[in-house]
Amino acid sequence: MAPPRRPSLGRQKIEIRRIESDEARQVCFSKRRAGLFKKASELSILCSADVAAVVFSPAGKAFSFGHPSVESILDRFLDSSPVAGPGLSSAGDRAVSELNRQYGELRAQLDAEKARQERADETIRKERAASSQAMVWVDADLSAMGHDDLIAFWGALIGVQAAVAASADQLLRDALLVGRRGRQPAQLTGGAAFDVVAFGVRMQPPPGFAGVDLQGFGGQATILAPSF
Amino acid sequence: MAPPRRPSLGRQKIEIRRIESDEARQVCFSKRRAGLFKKASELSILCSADVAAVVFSPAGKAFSFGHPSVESILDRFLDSSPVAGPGLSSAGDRAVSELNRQYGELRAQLDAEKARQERADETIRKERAASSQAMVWVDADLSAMGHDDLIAFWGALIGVQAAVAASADQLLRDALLVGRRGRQPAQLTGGAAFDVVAFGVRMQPPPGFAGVDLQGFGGQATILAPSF
DNA sequence: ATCTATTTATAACA
DNA sequence: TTGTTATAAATAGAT
Repeated sequence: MAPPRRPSLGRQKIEIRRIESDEARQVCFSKRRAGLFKKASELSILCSADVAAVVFSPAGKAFSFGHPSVESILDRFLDSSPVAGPGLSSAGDRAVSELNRQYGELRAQLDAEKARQERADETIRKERAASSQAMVWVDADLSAMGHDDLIAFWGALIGVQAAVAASADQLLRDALLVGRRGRQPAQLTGGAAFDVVAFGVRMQPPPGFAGVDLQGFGGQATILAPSF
Repeated sequence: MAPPRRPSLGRQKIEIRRIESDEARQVCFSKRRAGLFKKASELSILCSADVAAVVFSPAGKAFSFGHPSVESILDRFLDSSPVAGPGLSSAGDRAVSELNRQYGELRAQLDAEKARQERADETIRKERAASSQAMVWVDADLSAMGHDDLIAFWGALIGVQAAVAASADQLLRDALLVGRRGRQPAQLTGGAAFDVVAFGVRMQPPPGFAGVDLQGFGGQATILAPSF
């Protein structure tokens, strides 16, 4: 058995000093520049402050962020600065200002989008966890159980219900309610045309169901089932 | 025993939007301003980049950071974008061009984000459908079944797995793999208090099912578990 | 560009 | 405002 080595060492602590590697420095520059602008943006929004940040890459390329606009902030700052010369008339470019506005707007959208994505991923993660858990139970060797144990197993399945319901957000409860009213849950994906009513009868393992049979597993484990 | 209440809730997630409380906003401004300048400083040192940041508090007070100096950076930036009159723009094009480039980059990101969202939603849709299907089976009244019927039910459960695997596309295999790595399925928020009396067995809502451990149950059942 | 494991930055409190 | 604590975020290193 190979030692389960970590996929990554994760973030390592670094000293704040010039990064010698050209490539590493470039990567770091890109990441941190983005981070800096994001922080600047958050500060301006959270505190209704006017913020501007200007960065020149080692190669001399200029990057900037500004709210409401880089120019307005810089002019304002320079005008109030001792070294300030005769007013630099930067009150001109509306286009740039407008572009900046759109930029901020876009960034806001992107953030919102990412938040949404985050929620979606979280949902998927939870639901998968629930499914995974359910599979453990489904993997039980019922044929070896006595009737009582089977009933107990049923209890575990109720747990599946709870787990899935929790992560699937209300989904299960709805399904159950429908079921108790004697009706089939609303059309749920197909493919699986199972005759639920057939539980009292012999039931073939779903024939043409896409792969993945449980046969692959061996070994045994004991679980504690609910006592009624 | 008094519940060992936490000394603090710790950092909480916040939305990036104007902080209404004057005091809270002021505190946040001070802290984040410091954080921003620190980030700016690190960026300049780590990447040998020239960086300047200017911040005006909502009260109008100016703060700034600059390496090598705020003025040098700002002048350099402004010189490269000498705002021109209507229709004239030559040197300033560079700055505008850069902003445009960033804009396009951002828009591309947004598009990618949306596409990803699309896929995530689709995944959720499928997985939920599979879960619903599974619930139909779980909703069977096992207590009324004889042993043989219960065994038959097992066959149906196999189908559940197949169904989930089929509609969730690779989901199951992934989940099982995760399981084999020895990790517990993520915590499943329980809470759902189901009335399962209808199933013929007076059954308490799954005790501590939320927690992955099955300890809350009495009785035993043997299940086949994946051999790790 | 992506993915983890960590290091940092901070929101809520005191 | 400054310090503490528990979390949310940023990001170094590796892929």
